[in-house]
Amino acid sequence: MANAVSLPAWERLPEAPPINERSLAETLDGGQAFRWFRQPDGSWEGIWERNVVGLRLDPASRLEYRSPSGTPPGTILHYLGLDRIPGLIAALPCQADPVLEALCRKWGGLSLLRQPEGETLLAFICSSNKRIPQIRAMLLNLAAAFGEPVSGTGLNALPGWERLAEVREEDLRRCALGYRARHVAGTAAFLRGNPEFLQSIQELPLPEARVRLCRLPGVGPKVADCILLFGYGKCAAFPVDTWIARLMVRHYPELDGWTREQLATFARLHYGRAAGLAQQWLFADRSDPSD
DNA sequence: AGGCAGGTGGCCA
DNA sequence: TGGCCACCTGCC
Repeated sequence: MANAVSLPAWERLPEAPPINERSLAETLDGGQAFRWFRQPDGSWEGIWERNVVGLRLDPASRLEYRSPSGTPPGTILHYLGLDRIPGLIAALPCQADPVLEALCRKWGGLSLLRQPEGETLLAFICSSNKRIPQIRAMLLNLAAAFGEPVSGTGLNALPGWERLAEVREEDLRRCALGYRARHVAGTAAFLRGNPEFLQSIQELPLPEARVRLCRLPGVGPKVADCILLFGYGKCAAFPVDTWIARLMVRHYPELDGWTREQLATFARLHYGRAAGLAQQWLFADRSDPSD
């Protein structure tokens, strides 16, 4: 009887542009977010804050949703971020750059999510030296151990930073965080003493925001850029990880030997204010055998 | 069985 | 600045 949970019916997500299955999968589960789960029927179930949402495509590639947490469609649309993609594509120099042009044809459908800042910070502190499945596992552990259940969904929300500040580092380690436990504990303590910190990042220009985020333990340039891009909607942010560095050298051989910071500078100058979308296209292409 | 992974922090030239 | 290494954990 306890498992007889009744889900709302699927409905069209109003005003959502069409998206193909591959772009949807890459958007939800390609390394921007780590809290979307593929269901046996092929649909997706995801959670951010206390929003639990199911997503799937109808035969005409239109998005359908259902939300046991009662999250309204407008909130879901905002989270998905599809509305800003055409403007970002228009800002990229696709005509001038054949590499971008090809990537756009292939990955132009994927989106840049608008995720909650605090959760994005937690996820990317956990991401260092880890593959996507391991990051997912760490967050699942944290939610199970310290997060609150979202009633009627069977899922736990992630603990907020106030809650994390109460948790001992040793107990964070039990969530398989490894040395990242020290970073999470340190960041939680810092945020408890600086409650305006996360809020203050939003209004800062990108370079200042980046430097400021790097004051948090466990946050370096790469993680800071991920938080700015996926959490603060700063689409000019261009995280350079080992994958992106490799891929950039492959696509632009003259960049061979450049440091991460130099690659980030090149990206800012070459791609401009929508550099973050170009980064997602490059990353989405990481496991293409034809590369 | 060791190395490496979507990095960061600390230390040294 | 630029380079090197330790660091938890899990998987090939």
